[in-house]
Amino acid sequence: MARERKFSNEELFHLVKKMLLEHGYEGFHFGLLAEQLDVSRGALYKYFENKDELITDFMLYEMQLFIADLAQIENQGDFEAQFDFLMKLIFDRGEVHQLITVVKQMGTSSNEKAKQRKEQLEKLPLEMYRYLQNFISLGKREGKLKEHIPDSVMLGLIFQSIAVPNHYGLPKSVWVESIKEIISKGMFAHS
Amino acid sequence: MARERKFSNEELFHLVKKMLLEHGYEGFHFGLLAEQLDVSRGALYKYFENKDELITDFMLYEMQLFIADLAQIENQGDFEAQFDFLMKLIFDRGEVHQLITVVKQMGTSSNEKAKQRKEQLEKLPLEMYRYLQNFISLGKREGKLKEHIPDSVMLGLIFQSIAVPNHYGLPKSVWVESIKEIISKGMFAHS
DNA sequence: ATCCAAAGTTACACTTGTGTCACTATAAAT
DNA sequence: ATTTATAGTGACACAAGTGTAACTTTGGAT
Repeated sequence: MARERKFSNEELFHLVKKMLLEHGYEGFHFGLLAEQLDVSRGALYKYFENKDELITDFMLYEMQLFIADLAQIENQGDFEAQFDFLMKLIFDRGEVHQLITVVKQMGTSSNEKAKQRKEQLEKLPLEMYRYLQNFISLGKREGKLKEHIPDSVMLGLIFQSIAVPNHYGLPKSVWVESIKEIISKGMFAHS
Repeated sequence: MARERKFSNEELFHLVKKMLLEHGYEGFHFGLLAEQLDVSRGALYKYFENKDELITDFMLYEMQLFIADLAQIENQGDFEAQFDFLMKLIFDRGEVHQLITVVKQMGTSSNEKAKQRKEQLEKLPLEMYRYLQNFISLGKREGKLKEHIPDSVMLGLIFQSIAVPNHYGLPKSVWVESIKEIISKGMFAHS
């Protein structure tokens, strides 16, 4: 009943992610995206009213994927297994954290719809944290995690660790295992 | 022998920092800066050929200040004192790490002078790391730090920790002390 | 007082991105 | 084959940022 589309939403969102990570919010624009999709710029306006709506749509899509993966944490058995799962997840899907910082760069939208979505979006990281509190609670209940350290600091540090630069090109396994060891047992000897 | 300047370099760099942190590399522009300095846009071109030169100049200035502070680490006595000093420094001057990510967003300059400075600039974080290796070496020599964890991972994690978000508005002291404890002794109980 | 060098202003030509709209193209239903 | 809904195009008017250069302002030196 209609013409065939030249690109899928997945393709589009994949490119959006790439560009946002490379150029940041202000460096992202329709012309570049259209070019890479091999489509005219005007076509994009068939699907998104403007840049802010495109980006919020993308972020919601991306976060939902991530949260869906994260949900698997509950099938991992005991606390140690959940810890390993979580660390693997955030190292495999590390862009999410960086993308969250992009949202903060979004200007105050004039558009009413975009404004609502942006508010919705800004709550997502906090929702994710809340989601993870089950994991932390389990750890504390099982006596595996220190009681006196606030949950939010633990989660914050875990998530932040994905952004640790690997300048010297250490093998990924060494790098990830080192970070896991520091987070769990610290970098001080015989503590 | 000349007219009085309407703004100092310090004022200018202070605003540049603020804007880069708020808007990122691509969101920074001369018009905004000129407005806040209460000066015409054209006047800025008296001091900087273009945006890239301004930003690289700023970054060199900023990094030099930071490195000057960092140099004090050698006067702090034993390893524990140096650790405390370093953590305090990066929590007080945390923007530096975020600014480094801005450099990565800088386009490949057409200008030859700017290109040279950018190369110089991209080496600075690595130089800083090298600077800090004395600290790590001391820790390992004194038997205070685990031998088997690579220096770069330890330093990376320490620096990255400043970006841990304090969403829930914990008192700064609680927040910083918690992070210090995790980094030094881990978040696992009775490890 | 007048000169002149550095500071600042303003207008101009250029470039890049935005959002819209009338238009054409195409696949499927009738 | 004709219709029709949706996909895509291209040109337009607009907005915002860039870099330049001729011009004015100002304050100390002569």
